[in-house]
Amino acid sequence: MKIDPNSAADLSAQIASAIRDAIVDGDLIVNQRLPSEAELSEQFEVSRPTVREALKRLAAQSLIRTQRGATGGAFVNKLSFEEAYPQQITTSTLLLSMNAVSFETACEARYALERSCAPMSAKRRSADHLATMRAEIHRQSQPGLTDEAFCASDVSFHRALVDGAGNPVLSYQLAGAVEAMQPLMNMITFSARDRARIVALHTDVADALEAQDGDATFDALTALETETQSLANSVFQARAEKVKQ
Amino acid sequence: MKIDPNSAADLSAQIASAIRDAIVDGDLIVNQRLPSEAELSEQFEVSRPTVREALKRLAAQSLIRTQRGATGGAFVNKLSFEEAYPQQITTSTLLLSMNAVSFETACEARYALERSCAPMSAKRRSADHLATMRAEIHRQSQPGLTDEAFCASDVSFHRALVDGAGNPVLSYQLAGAVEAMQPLMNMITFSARDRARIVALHTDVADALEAQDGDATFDALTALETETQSLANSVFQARAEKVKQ
DNA sequence: TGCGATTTAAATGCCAGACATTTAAAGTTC
DNA sequence: GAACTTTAAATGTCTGGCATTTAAATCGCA
Repeated sequence: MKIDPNSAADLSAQIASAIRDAIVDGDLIVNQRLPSEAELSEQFEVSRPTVREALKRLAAQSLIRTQRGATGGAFVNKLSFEEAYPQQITTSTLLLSMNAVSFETACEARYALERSCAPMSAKRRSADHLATMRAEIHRQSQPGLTDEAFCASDVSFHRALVDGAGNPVLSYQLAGAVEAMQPLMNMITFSARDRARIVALHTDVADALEAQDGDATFDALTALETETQSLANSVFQARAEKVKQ
Repeated sequence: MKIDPNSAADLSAQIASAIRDAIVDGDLIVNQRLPSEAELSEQFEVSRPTVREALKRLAAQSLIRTQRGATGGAFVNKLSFEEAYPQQITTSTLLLSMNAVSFETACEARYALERSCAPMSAKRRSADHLATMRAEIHRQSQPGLTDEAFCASDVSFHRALVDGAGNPVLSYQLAGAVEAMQPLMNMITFSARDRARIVALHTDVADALEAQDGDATFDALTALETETQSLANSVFQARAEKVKQ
């Protein structure tokens, strides 16, 4: 592993990149200990702070973990789905907010992805997943609920649907799409009538899953998407009218 | 923004976390300049190297960028889809390899997600997307192609399909699922007959998209999944037999 | 001999201070 | 007024050191 001291890039970025490549290529395997910071600084011919900056970059991506003490050091981290979730969600959320992605686009993506879980979730959902969904539906029908709490419950409902498919890869990929919608949904105020409609559609989804009917689940999700989009449209339109006056 | 010097976590991790929260919450907006490293070290009451380690963590997540020089400093970065892609792919790839996700699970997720693009891609795919897919199909029929090049072309084909849906959120979310499959696909050797079958199925997909027929696209993808799974099964089974002997 | 307490050493975490380099703006000269 | 020079502010890097954590080695004692 060598680096180019004359490159435009920071030394710490180059070192991080070299080690990252080694991990991705399998040259460094899970739980393997990296050389100590002192040894790395000798190998790369840089100072220890520079090595440390590189290691912090890798730690920020959960590629390594560090332990202090006699047998301590930096170890290649076994990246778990649990660890990757929050990162995925943060990134997705920022992508939506910083790139001014429209509600329509985000919503379309979200429901398209969720529909892809429908057949599997209908087949495999456990009683637990179903119970979670019913519980969230019940919470959503409580009158005193704030809009934020309503949206949070909505996210939990949909996460249960996705997890019901029993495919960790799907759950991971969809986490971003589902959770990142929450800030967008929070921009909407839900009237009692709106909530009632959504609760009814959620019930349709849960019923279809309970009956293990993939096609019905698919259709119920489509109906839910249509409702969500038209709800958002009317809210945004009303807001636009108000600005004109 | 305050940190707790007695916490178990590293100071640099705490500082990074505080700044990250400020960005996610919108307290720091895109292109806003953070205080200089010297100022940050005063604010947080730590040394400059510690602040720098924190900033490198954030840079590793593309949340900030730094500029040298007189008007330089650290700026909140506008996270773009282009920047987020490679990270998403690296993470997905490592998740699959480190968690020993089965070919079956990854393949199922990938095709479920791709099918979710089918209706939109059929409606909206540009001539460019279609041309890319045809070109990749042509490459895949070349006799001298290595297995790796065949798989790489496969990835390009599927990416064109996904991008054809014209929804950046979908493209981003699916990038991981599609690209991360490549190392798994690379474990398979494709006979001439296997390749011919895959090329035929790819052609079915392209034809369906050309006809803007969402349902046919959906079905062609399902057929492709079935073929891929059975191909993988026979390869892995043959390999297992060989070990026994 | 065996077990508990102590010491030791290796590693990361953190700091102070300094110098190098880059870059834009301010100043200077013609 | 335009081209050149100077300046200052900021990040990038290095040296050296001390603090803290932790496991292993050592020692003392029964």
